[in-house]
Amino acid sequence: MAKSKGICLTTQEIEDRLRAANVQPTLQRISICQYVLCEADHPTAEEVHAWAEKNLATISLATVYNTLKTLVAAGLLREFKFSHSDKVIYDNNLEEHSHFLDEKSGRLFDIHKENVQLDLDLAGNFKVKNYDLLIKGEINKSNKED
Amino acid sequence: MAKSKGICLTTQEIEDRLRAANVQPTLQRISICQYVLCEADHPTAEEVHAWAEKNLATISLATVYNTLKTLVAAGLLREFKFSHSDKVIYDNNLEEHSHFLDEKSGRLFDIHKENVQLDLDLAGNFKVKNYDLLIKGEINKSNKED
DNA sequence: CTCTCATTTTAGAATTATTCTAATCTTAGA
DNA sequence: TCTAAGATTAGAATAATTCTAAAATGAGAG
Repeated sequence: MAKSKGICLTTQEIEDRLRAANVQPTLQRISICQYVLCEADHPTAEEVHAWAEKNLATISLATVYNTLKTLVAAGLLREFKFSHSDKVIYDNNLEEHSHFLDEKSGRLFDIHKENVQLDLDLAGNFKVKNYDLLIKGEINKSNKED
Repeated sequence: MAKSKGICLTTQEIEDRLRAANVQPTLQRISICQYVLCEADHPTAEEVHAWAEKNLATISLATVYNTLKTLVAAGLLREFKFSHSDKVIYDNNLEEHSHFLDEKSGRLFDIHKENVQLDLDLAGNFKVKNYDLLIKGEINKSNKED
């Protein structure tokens, strides 16, 4: 949904979003937002750091982690951890959704809530709040976005 | 299904299972099986190690990891990793199933395949093989097994 | 403007779960 | 009873992430 290439948010828009979320818009944070909110597709902290090193004179790994954590806490970004990898991945899709893992490429795809119907038949004392779903398989045709 | 308390398998039965799976039945492996195949409920490697230290004169952490890996490779045990924890958990339920996480206690419950109906409406090029599902919520009444 | 104090950033150390290494011990079978 | 393959071990190594404490930055008061 918020996934597209190129400039999906101007620097000004990012600053506004940060301020609206009570996050001081520093150079590092704005840059990282440019990547994680627009360009990136389910990046890991490592990938964010690699990108940031190319796009900023200097950035420390700690700042990358700090910033990602801040963005998640501010509700501007979500984090997921799946069983196929040890790394946390970040997702700018703030809606409730699931994921599809293409086991060939290792790539993740967002699966919209509307396309998933889950019916549970659990004992009455199980009160369900939400769920994490990772669908695994393969993608046949070329469905690339980048 | 294979979850019960006390002796669900005799030493002899464990030895037979190990041999049938082409796993040399050593003292350490038999002991660990006693725990992970019978007594334990979704243990972590750490918990297996703690139990093993109480029940064996000596056991190294490396052996615990080696043994768990061996059992998983032999198809006698399954391993899962969920987003709420950094640790791998082991499960003696070999059937296809999902899990419920009681967020109050942190405890996991197996959810049988029959109680989960998942309908996906994905584009034709998405070929689904299987899925990982963690249902999160709370358990109200006392539903303890131990 | 500029001073000050809270906030951010930073490099590197620490932590946690797990895997690796290489030496030693066991054991099944010739 | 020997031997070689396999198992166990202590401790080092790894990988992702978090912590620490010092240095840099920035927003607002005056």
